[in-house]
Amino acid sequence: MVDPVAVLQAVADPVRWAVLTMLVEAPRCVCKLQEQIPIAGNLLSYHLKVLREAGLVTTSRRGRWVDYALAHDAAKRMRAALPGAPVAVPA
Amino acid sequence: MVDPVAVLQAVADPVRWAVLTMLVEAPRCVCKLQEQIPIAGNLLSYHLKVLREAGLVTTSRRGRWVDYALAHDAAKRMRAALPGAPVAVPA
DNA sequence: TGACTGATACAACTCACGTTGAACTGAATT
DNA sequence: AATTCAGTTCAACGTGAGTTGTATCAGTCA
Repeated sequence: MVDPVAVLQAVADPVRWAVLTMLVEAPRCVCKLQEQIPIAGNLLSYHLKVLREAGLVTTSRRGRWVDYALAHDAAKRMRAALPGAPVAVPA
Repeated sequence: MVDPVAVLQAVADPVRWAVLTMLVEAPRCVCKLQEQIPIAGNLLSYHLKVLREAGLVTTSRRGRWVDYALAHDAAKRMRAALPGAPVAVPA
């Protein structure tokens, strides 16, 4: 389990917030993300790495392209990271 | 309306996260917060200022003491700041 | 008034984060 | 093999957020 603050720190950046917002709709390859977020490719790659390490996104290679998708529990973990969120209680 | 990322940036700090978590339960004066969060008083004051400017907390003076409380819409605004949250729809 | 307490404001410093540019990997094409 | 495309990694840099110390403000009591 990742520190709640660490999750929030990963989300609390304009670039990463934009990436997550795009991925909420559907998975996309890096090149599609880059069309919407006009920054250098390597910089985008850095932010994607931060999201990966926070466990918020997952990747899969498809030929030349790399697809990014929201982790299955990303939404839940972001909500759970907010102060006052009920402590994680397994069903 | 404040930028969603700005709200998250305010929350994404260990000290401020701890403060908010305490205020979720009940309002407290700065001195009570300080008992639980062992940092210099002026530093705590700085973080409280950040939370104030993000509109997440409100203050009221009571004699020598200043009480901090969660803003009435703080929880809602934090949830709404997460990527993928439904866009604000006024009632 | 003066001393004391709770809290805030200001200025200086430090270090981590975001940015940049170049080098590198892995896959497809010719 | 050589080239091109998609994406990552590395090293270096600069700025800004968090920290520290000092000064100041506001309120209470003697």
